[in-house]
Amino acid sequence: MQTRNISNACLNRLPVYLSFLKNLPKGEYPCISATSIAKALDLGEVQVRKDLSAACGSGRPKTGYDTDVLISSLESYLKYNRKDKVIIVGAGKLGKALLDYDGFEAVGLNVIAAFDNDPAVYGRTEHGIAIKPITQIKSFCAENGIKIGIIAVPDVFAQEVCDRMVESGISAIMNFAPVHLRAGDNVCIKNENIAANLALISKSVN
Amino acid sequence: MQTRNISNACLNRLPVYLSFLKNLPKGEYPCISATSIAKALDLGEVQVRKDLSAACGSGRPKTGYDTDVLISSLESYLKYNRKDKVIIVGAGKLGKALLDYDGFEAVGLNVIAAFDNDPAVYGRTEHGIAIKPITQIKSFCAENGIKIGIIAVPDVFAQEVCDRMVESGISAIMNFAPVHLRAGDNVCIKNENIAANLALISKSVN
DNA sequence: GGTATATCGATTTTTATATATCGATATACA
DNA sequence: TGTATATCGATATATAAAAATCGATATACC
Repeated sequence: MQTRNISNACLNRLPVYLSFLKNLPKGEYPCISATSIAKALDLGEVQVRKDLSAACGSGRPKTGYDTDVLISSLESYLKYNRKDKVIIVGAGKLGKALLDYDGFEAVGLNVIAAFDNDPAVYGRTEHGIAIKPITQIKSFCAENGIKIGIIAVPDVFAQEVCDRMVESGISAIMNFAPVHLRAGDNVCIKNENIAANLALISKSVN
Repeated sequence: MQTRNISNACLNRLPVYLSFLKNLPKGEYPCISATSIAKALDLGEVQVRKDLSAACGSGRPKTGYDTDVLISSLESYLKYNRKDKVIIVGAGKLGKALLDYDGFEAVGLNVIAAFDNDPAVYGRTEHGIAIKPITQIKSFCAENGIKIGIIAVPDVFAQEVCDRMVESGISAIMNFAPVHLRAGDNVCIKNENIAANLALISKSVN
């Protein structure tokens, strides 16, 4: 992780700004002010300005930001234009769902293979993506320059898979198993626990 | 949202503690100290203590916490024992994947129905769960006392679905569409954007 | 039973984040 | 062309979270 001097919270808001801007009716807003973005997203206008100025240039008084420029600045800052390749380990329920998920493209990510340790599972193809035996992960990553991986295996295998990924040169991991993974400081790990997150918000209901 | 005086960041760590404790080898650790939890999860020991004391009772010097008691305290605090009913709106790729996902049970949530507006989709059953026409959502929620909903529809329909949910009495919503939803203050909304999250961590790779 | 020590809990300090206020600037409009 | 105003950027304040420090307690061990 680098690029400090931009807060983590801000980093998480940038995609929100971007998708908001992209969802604006085409051509209707050639320019947009930080104030109106803030209003639409229920945020403070100062915060929006600060966030945008951190990632992009600054807007112009009276008119605000040029919408198209702002969109491409954000996309470029978030690196949505790069087409990085991604692999998924674990082709069970969750893994297959992710193989079928079509949201990765829009953020410049391209899932090109999946891996599993079950002979009943690998060798097949899901939604046009080949499922390979886990033993091939290292050579595959080396050949294809893979840096990004998704862990979608049961809890007990997650650390093992993590180790294999790191050994294969992967340095950014999204982990769907509800366990804490250990890896070197140069590896960026993000844990996703959909069920736990849903349970948290559900606490609010009586 | 209530239960202030416990930080949001802490609330997000509690499930991590819980799954860590549950993954401990059975019977091997009748007691566990905040220090050792902290070490295992790469957190500060003070923070662990503070988090645990906020949610559960406090441990005892020299021995720490009774593992089983701690687990059930956390489960009860996080309300994992309640069996709340959940509905999903949108039975496309993501919706179906969520219908197939088996992680909700462990946190006390039970997906009992899905809704869609496409006649080609509703009327069928996916993984044992009926997909119903969206028009039935209000009566269904009323009959079954549904308070929790998941939005898995395309961007443009998300706000409309959100409104319908709120109108149907739902007050906790997990939203997978990358748009900002507006709802009353009594409605708790959590946005999940898997692709954007993956893109964020991918920024770290060179 | 006494003592050393690992652990806890409370208080303080530091850091990070969000909010509010102020002045400056460039644009729209008269 | 001049002025009013909406918008920006910077600085300062307030809040929230994390880290560090300190003293107290109960347990294990002698």
